[in-house]
Amino acid sequence: MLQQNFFGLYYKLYRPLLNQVNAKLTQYGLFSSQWQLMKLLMQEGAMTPAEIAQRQQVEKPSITKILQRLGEMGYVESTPGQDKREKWIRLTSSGEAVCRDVMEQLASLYEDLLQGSSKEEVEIAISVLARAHQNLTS
Amino acid sequence: MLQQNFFGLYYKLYRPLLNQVNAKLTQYGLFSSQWQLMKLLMQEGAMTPAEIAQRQQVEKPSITKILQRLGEMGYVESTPGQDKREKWIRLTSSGEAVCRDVMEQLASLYEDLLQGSSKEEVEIAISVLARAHQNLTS
DNA sequence: AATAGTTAATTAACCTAACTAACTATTATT
DNA sequence: AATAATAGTTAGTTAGGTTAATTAACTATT
Repeated sequence: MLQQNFFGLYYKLYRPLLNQVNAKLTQYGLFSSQWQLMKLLMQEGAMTPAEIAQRQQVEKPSITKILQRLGEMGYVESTPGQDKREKWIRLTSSGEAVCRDVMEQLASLYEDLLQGSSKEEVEIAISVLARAHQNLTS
Repeated sequence: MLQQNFFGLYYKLYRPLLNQVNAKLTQYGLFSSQWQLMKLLMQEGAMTPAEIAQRQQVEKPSITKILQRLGEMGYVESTPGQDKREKWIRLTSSGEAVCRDVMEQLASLYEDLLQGSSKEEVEIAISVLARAHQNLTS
């Protein structure tokens, strides 16, 4: 079964990968869900907690907690929207700096992991992942 | 950056996929780590908690807890090894039945997710994942 | 045979990261 | 104006991780 091989490997990779990523993140006092959120803000700019929750596919209270910690660490800040129920969340400059550092470190990890796969193969793998995501969320 | 695209998509897929898988599993009162463990036993046969821990890349106490719950649900059983420190864990027949059901349901989910990708593309994606896992754990 | 060191499994205490339910404040709808 | 819906928070729970410490059993060396 081709599908099961694919997703079997997908899962098999997950824990060891997470362990490696967490090892890099502890230098900055970050955990991986915090990092995921920072990365989202880095890539897409300021957004509200509700949008973050929807993007990350987790419930709003989970986001509230992560934002509280990131706020205490000085990595994010918020301003009220013109709709006064909303809060707009953005990275602070210190948050952006950390983000860049982490991205650099992870880039070299990722490069190592793709050693031995050609550019073309990786591109095909990307398209398969992208299509799976598309099929899942449409 | 090719690597970041690949791993960016890898992560992006993870939560929505987990949510779908968990939705299937709740019918059987299972959570995904419990399922991962059952699948391992189904595919590889009886083994000790220490080996499970090593295969899943988590610490032994985590496995102890999961096995306790699976035991309460009647999905696994254990017998002492000839080395009396060891416990050999295996699926019960009810555990095996549940495993087969879940596998069937997930197979159809996975098939849907790979719709639109050719056999060759999926094979290449598999090889990229396998190589990443290899690079990570060697 | 005794001792020292190692390994397998468990327990306890703690943490992260998720969840649901219920709440407040604000905005939108009827 | 009343009601419904939405954004965010709070409180409480749970799964599933962690480390540190404990017990029992095995191994090797004296």
